[in-house]
Order: sequence, then structure tokens, then C-alpha cells
Amino acid sequence: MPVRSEKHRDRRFKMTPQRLAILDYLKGNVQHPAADDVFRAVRRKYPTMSFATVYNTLEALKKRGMVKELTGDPDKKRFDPNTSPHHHLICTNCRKIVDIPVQFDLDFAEQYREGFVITGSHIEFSGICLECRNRSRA
Amino acid sequence: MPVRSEKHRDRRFKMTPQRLAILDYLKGNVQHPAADDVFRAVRRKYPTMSFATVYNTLEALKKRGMVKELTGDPDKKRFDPNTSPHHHLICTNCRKIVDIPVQFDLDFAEQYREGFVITGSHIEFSGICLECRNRSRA
DNA sequence: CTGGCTGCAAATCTTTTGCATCCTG
DNA sequence: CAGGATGCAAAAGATTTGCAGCCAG
Repeated sequence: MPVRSEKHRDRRFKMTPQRLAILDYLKGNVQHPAADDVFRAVRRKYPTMSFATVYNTLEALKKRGMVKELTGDPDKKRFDPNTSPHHHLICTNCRKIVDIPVQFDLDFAEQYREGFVITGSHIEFSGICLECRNRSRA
Repeated sequence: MPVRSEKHRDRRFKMTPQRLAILDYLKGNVQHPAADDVFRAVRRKYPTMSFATVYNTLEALKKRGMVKELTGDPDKKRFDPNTSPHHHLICTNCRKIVDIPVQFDLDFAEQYREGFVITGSHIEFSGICLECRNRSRA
């Protein structure tokens, strides 16, 4: 993977007002928003913001490693601006997702790799959040 | 969770020809098929099989713990008839998913649980499968 | 200037739902 | 026979795409 292409990619990442607004919304956001959340939030400032731009921007950010796409919510794609290694804990009731900034040793025997070259790992803990427990008790 | 309700649920699980065909297709299947895969495969024997029945049946099986829904593929819901505890390795290129029948110690400090009661965990390893490596090399 | 970006709408894809009819238990 | 299950079609969501015009670098 030549450094040249990396440079080119970054040079060609135009900082449009829309993209700045999306980046601003994502910065420090720990809600793990879906494209629709981003769209609704950013549209307040930019009423002409379109879905296509949101999807396009999220895809561009994903390619550049600036956000990660989450798979824990089976109903829609959600995004995480926190790109440092961490895991997730998701409420099976309300789909809230929180970060678990803990490292685990996840090495396992070659024999189970089925010819894959392993590039990463991610743990998805499931559970019920405090709010949902309180709600169901009411 | 009263035993009574469990009995009722099972008693009311009617074994229709369609459901038997879906169960037969799923049995021992290690492809982690999506609803569409199930539909296309089972429709060969039952040309009148409808999507609604496939989704309905998969949902019913999921409720009864007979299949598990996977989240590793962000494009669609996939199902796993292997209900024994295991993890997954997914090819980031072709989305092939293989089982990793290894146990890990995934305990972590209370302080990170954010008030959740944890009910489960699942590791998603990512990588590139042999076929995709060979293909890209060609 | 120019190639990438935006907005809008239409198209795709996946999954869900309403409802009349059917059939398992 | 009753209530759950099926099939069909339409609806609902989420995501993608085509394209003409726009603008950041």
C-alpha cells in the first residue's frame, strides 16, 4: 500500500461545509449514530443537507479510517467516530451502545483459522441497560 | 420465566411442511444464510413458499432459541443454526462467515459496565479468506 | 478551471405487515 | 374446529445510484 496513494486520497478530501458539519457532529459523539441520526442532526444547521451527502461522507470517512462502521445493530448501520481499539456493549432492548475500553487477549490456534488471514477482532457484549431495567420494572 | 409458558410455546409450534423444509435446510448448515438464501433454497422444493413464511419462521425459531441471528454482516440479517457457544470469523471481502469453536475469558471490570446487566458476548474476528486472497492475486 | 461534491429523486434491497384462506394439533 | 400458519401483495425502511449543477483546492 504505497504512501503516495494515501496522500492523494487525503488531498482529495474536500472540506465542504456539509462535511465539516458532519465531522463536527461526530466529534466526541458516543451515541454510535446511524446515518439517519446524522442526517437529522446536521440538517438543523444545513436544511438542504441530503441523505446522499450523509451516506457519501460516511463512506468517505470510513475509507479513510476516520469512522468505523458497527455491526451490532441488525436494523441499520451505525458509526463510531472513536477509532481507537475498543469493544462494545449493546442493550438488547433499546439498542443503546456503549464503549468498553478494555483490551483482551484473543489469540487462538491456527487450526481454527480456515485459511483466513486475520486482520482484527471486536467483541460485542450484550445486556440490558439500567434505563430499560427500570422501565420494565415500572 | 414460568415453565408453563415454555410448554405452551412449543405446543403451539406447528410443524408445517414449510417449516420442516426450512429446518431441514438449516440443519448442519454452516453457511450462515440470510433470509433470502433460505427462501431461494427452500423454494426449489416448495415453489409456493413466500418470504413472509421464511421471515416468520426464522423469527419463531429465533424466539425459541433454535437459531441465532448474526450481526456481523452489515448488509443483511444472517442466521446460525449452531446454537452452541462459539464465535465467528468473517471475510471482509466476500462476507463468508466461519465458526470459531473456541472459548475465551471475557470478564471485565464492573466499572466499565455502565449499569448494564451483561447477558452474553460474541467475538467477531475479521480477515480475508483463502479464496479472496487467491482471487486478488490472480 | 476541474474533478470531486451536493441535492434531489428514483431505484434497490431487505424486512415487515394486512388479510383472506388454509390446515395442524 | 380454533387459532396459529401461509401466500400474496403492498408498505415500510434503509441504502444506493444517476445526473445536472456547484464549488473547494
